[in-house]
Amino acid sequence: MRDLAPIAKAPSLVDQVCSQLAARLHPSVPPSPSPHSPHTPHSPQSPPPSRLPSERTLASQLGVSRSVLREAIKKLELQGLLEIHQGRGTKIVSQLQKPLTAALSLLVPDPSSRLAQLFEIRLLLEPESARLAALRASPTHLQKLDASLHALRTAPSLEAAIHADLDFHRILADASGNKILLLIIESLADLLAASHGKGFQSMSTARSADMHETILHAIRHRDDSAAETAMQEHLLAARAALGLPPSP
Amino acid sequence: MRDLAPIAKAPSLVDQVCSQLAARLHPSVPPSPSPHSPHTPHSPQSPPPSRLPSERTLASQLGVSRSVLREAIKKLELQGLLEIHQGRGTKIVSQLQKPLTAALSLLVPDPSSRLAQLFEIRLLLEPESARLAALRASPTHLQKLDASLHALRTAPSLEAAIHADLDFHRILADASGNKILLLIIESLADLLAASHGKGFQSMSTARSADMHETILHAIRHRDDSAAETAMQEHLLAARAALGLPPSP
DNA sequence: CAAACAAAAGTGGTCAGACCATCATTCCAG
DNA sequence: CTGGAATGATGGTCTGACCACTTTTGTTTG
Repeated sequence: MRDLAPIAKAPSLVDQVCSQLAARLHPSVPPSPSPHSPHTPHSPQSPPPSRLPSERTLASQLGVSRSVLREAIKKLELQGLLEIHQGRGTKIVSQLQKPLTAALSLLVPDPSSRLAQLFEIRLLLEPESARLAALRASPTHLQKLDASLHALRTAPSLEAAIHADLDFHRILADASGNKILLLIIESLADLLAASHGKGFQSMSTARSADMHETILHAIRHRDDSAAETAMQEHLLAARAALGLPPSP
Repeated sequence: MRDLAPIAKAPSLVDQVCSQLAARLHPSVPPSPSPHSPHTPHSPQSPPPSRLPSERTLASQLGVSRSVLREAIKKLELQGLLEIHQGRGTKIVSQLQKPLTAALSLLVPDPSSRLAQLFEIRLLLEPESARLAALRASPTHLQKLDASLHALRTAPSLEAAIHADLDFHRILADASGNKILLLIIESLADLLAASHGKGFQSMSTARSADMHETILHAIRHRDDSAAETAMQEHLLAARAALGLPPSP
């Protein structure tokens, strides 16, 4: 009868395993080139330990049954931290936007109205994303943006062009420094990509690249206001090209 | 060799069960009084069938093992469609913002910087939410907003005040008509609520209620511009009261 | 009779071991 | 050297049992 004040209920076994696994996952992903990097110095050809041991192995390591370990892994997969492939093992990834993407697909099943609502949100978030990027973008970000722009101009296929296009927006959101903003925009990008190739035409690659260049130019010169405006115009043009109605 | 064009892989059993359950969830209320209805015809007082049969029952109904059924249920729980309670059964709910909330908690573990980024996003989304609400709010929405305002003014405790406050914002987002906007704002509200009571002080209830009233007044008069501005000022004041830095 | 306690039933949580489906590798025949 | 057939490894599914928690029920007790 010692502990009565804290109504802390013991977390379920699955949750405990989840926490342990999550703790083992995070420290491996972040790009922290700390001088340590002491782990796994024995494997000369597995750059990122981006794979999880087999279920049976992990289960016995953690001292739980395979059922529990499986449920924990499934949970982490739903959260976008793992990718399970039958026969191939479980990879460690970092796609936290996946849960949001799934929820939005479920929330607005109709692709057309989903696209319309998507652009309403993009028009709110991305101009600010561009503005913040103009203020905060690092040299690395500028370099990546340039590479993305080049990839868009030289895209060999429509699919590649779409990928490069959305990548530009992702890098921009990353440069904004707001991680929540990044996550939401990444999710919107996922949904956009899923909508393409389903009868939805986008604007020409060349025109899109031009607008990206305008945005990038503004960011290079730290002109946050111009970047914001350019992004807004870009999105308005993209929405119009999709045949979607303007905002009220 | 018939189907070769669509590389549609057969979905796993768990996914199939997920789909079946999801289909059974949405139209949970709708009139599907199939002539069968063999189960529990003896309970005359269970108004909403907001509960799922037991795992063993469901598993045999769907013709799958309990393991598969469990994994499917867990998946739906993570998506915010179910709530599992040991010994009490599984309830049907609809909280699609839960996955996003979880992802954001994981993405920005530090409550302080999370709150800062949260307000950056709120300042982008909620003024537009208020603007759209001014254009689209139905009489029912106005009524709910009024009730929420009254609840805020007469809140007996700080906790109740916070709940009423966030509820106002939720109703507003609902009135905006953009479901994606609603989902994101609901998630932000969840995180806000979780942050309160952890050393974070908010502005006084009376002042908050006054600002809500200003917003509601603008919405009643369909003055979208005024509603947008009032919401922006409300959020700026709330952020300042929290001691957070202004946007760059 | 009513309230309090104890037993029973129902629920999700965990475990163990087995077998199936899919993928990667290895190895042998050509 | 190439191709495909065995082999191994991995995740997917099944079964049945037992544990932990909650609700209901039934009895006991005041």
